[in-house]
Amino acid sequence: MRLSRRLKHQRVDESLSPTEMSVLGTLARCGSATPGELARKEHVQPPSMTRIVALLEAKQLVRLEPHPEDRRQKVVTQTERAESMLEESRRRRNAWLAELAQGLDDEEWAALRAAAPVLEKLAHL
Amino acid sequence: MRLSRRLKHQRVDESLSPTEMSVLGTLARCGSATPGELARKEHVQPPSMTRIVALLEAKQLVRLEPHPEDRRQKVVTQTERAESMLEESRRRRNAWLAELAQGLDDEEWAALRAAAPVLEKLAHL
DNA sequence: TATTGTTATACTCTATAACTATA
DNA sequence: TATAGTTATAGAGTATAACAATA
Repeated sequence: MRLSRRLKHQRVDESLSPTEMSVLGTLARCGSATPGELARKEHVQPPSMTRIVALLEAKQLVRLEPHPEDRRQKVVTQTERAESMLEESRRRRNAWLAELAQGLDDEEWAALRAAAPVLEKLAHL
Repeated sequence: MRLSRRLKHQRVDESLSPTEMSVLGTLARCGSATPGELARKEHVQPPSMTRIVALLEAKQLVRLEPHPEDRRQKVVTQTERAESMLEESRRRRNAWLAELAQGLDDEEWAALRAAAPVLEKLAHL
């Protein structure tokens, strides 16, 4: 929890919450999704996702379109603005990591790199 | 962030927040500390630590004593109740991990075990 | 005058319950 | 009747600003 709080502060974009970032990441991988799908993937309740999607739309990072087959649903898509923001995020994150890297040796970094995909898998299990 | 949300839900003790758990962990290692020291170690602002310590005291998990040399400060100490609670926590956490273990192979678990001390180090860097 | 801790207050993120619209 | 999404509301956790007591 200590580490996660520090990472929160070293946020790439101050204006985006961790979950908002995570939703953009999911959209980057999936192309598009409905709010319900996003809520399930992020392990968040539907009303929370409604709010998150509304915030992202206000920042012009996603677009909302009607679902082609089911008029109850909506389709959420990433905008170009979101893509370039993610690119900028990666740059800043790398800069922070480079700074932290001075405190770890090669073996320690290797341990983190090996664990990353396992954590990714756990998050989806 | 997805994983951390899931871990939050699989909390060992529903009545204790992640930061409260973390403070108890710190006290278990350090013996005792002032609220200010705890705030710095947990990377939380002093008013937040005031509230956390008050909650822990209400649950009889810590004791607050006057500082021997500086009458502005206080000394926070773990109670026996906290020790036995941490013990119970470990048991429950292990049960959950054992369940999750079915989804990972030996190599994947080894990767997590190797990364744990590095994350611990990063949290203190 | 600086530091430790507290009180008062507000903000962010999330949840549950109740509602609307469509299937 | 069931499902997708929303609105209204509440709660947890944290922060900043202003304050009290002590160094």
